[in-house]
Amino acid sequence: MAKKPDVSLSELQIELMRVLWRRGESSTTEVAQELADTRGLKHTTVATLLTRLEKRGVVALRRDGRQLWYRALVDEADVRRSMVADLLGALFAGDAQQLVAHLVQESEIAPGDLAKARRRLEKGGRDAK
Amino acid sequence: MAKKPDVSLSELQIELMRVLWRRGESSTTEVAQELADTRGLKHTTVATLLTRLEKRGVVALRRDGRQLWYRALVDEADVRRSMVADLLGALFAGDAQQLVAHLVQESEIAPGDLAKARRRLEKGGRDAK
DNA sequence: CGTTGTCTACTACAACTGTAGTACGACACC
DNA sequence: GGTGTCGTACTACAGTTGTAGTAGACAACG
Repeated sequence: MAKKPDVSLSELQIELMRVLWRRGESSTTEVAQELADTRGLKHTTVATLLTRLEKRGVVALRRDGRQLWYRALVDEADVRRSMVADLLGALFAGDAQQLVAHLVQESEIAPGDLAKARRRLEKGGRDAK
Repeated sequence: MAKKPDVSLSELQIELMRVLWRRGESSTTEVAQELADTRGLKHTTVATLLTRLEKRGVVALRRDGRQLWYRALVDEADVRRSMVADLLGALFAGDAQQLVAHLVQESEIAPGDLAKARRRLEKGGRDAK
């Protein structure tokens, strides 16, 4: 079982991935178009970024004529897992309860919402969307 | 009210800071000693790292004879705030409840512990250590 | 004093990131 | 068929990070 080891991505890289997650396999042009709109990035910049992600193995490349099509090889949950674990390790001694405490103390979330989240999760289990 | 804007640090930088947080103002040698033990870093490496942190404004420098003494200008809570907020923004649409849900789903924390954390926090308020 | 050791300052260098320009090949349109 | 257009490939370059070597200043020992 070869796993997705380290999928720590920068904010920008995540935004690229988000496009692929949303649209599924997409051509450079399609991704570039979105990033041009949202961030004013040039087509070539996005192409470079995609190439690098492919080199890193987080997206797959398919060639169709002149066009390159990219498909995500990791999903958002993978990235979340990886990056949350990193943060937990670096700043909370790996203890998720401390992170929750932090969220409450910093008013990122109200104590009552914890109960709410718990209820939702205990009941729904999978897929509480 | 000039605030601590962006205090996103790498794992290694955090480890440096952790030494300063624990010991208070420390000389390069003292910090280097700890990092040599825990990570096998050379004295000069640590010196370079400290210099850069000073340049970035996260530590203060005091000169005493030949020695340099460093003191943290941000505390761990600052760094946590900053980095958790970044993660939240990049991967959870800024929604802490989603992060909590993630923690539970990924078994980083048990649902029951949410209730525990909540009780602890609601009662103790500040400083539940 | 001269030799040694200790610290800091400066330089180096590779990897990764953000950003993009240029060159080149294929296509489409007159 | 020539000419512009489009997309990819390659190159570039500055900033950050991890890692450390070297040189120079000063102190300490004998």
